[in-house]
Amino acid sequence: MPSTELLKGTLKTVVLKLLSVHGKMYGYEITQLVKELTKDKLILTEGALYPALHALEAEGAVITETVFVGKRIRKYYSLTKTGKGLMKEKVNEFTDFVSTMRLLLNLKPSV
Amino acid sequence: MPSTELLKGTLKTVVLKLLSVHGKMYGYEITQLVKELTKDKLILTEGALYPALHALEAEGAVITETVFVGKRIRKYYSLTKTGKGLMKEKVNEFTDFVSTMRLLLNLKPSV
DNA sequence: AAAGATACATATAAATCTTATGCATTTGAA
DNA sequence: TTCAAATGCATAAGATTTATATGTATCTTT
Repeated sequence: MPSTELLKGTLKTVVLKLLSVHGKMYGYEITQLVKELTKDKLILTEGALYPALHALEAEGAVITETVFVGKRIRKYYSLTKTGKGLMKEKVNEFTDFVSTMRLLLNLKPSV
Repeated sequence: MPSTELLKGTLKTVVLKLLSVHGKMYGYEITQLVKELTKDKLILTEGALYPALHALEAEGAVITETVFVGKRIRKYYSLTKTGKGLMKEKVNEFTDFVSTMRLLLNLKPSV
C-alpha cells in the first residue's frame, strides 16, 4: 500500500504544505486528501502519519485543537509561524534535491 | 556531510544510472563523480555505498571485476542485463514520484 | 445486525542511511 | 624525507523513518 519508499523524508513536507494551503486539518482528512489529489499514487499510512504529526507538534511547528463531532474526537492541526517557515524550508529543500538528482539522472550515454 | 536525508531510496538509482552511462566504475570513483557532478550537493558516504553495491551484486544487477593498480585493489562494477532493466525501472519510478509530489507541493493557497 | 467508513493511537519490525572505525597503499607538500 | 592527505576497500553500531499489525470506539449505510 505504501506507494513508494521514496516517501522517506518527505512525509512532513507534504503534511506541512497541505496545512499551509488548508489552514486547518485533522489526521484522517490529510490521508484522504493525499489519496484523492494523487489518485492513490501516494498513500499515507496512519502508523507513519500520527507519529509525524505528534513530532511536528513537539517541534512547535503545529498546534492542535480538539473538537467533538458527536461523541467522536477530532484533532485539528494548524501551522504556527515556525511551521510556516519550516514548510518553506522543506519545500525548497525538496525542490533543490530534485534539481540535483536531475543532474545525475538526465545524463546521456557517455558523460 | 550527508547532503540531505532525501537521498533515502535513491542511492541505488543513482549508482545504476552512473554505471549505465559510464559502463564500468569502481566505488571510490562513483563517490567522486557524484561529488563533482552535483558540486558537493550530494555526497555518497562509503558506509552507504559499499553495502548498496554489494546488494546490487547479490541481486544480479551488477557484476564485478577485480583489478590491481600497483599493490592496491580496485573493484570495477558494471551492469548486467538485469541491471539495465532495473536502472530504467528505478529512474521511471523516481520521475513518477516527483510528478506525484508536484501535485501536492505546487498547490496554490486554497485548494 | 453487520460491514465499512471514520478517527484516534501505539508498538514492533523492516529498511535505509550516518557515523565511526579499521586497514593498507600512494601521492604530494613541507 | 617524513608526514598528512588522498585513494581504496570494508564492516559494525546507532539513528531515523516508515510499514505492518493491532487496538479501541463511533457513525453510517445496507
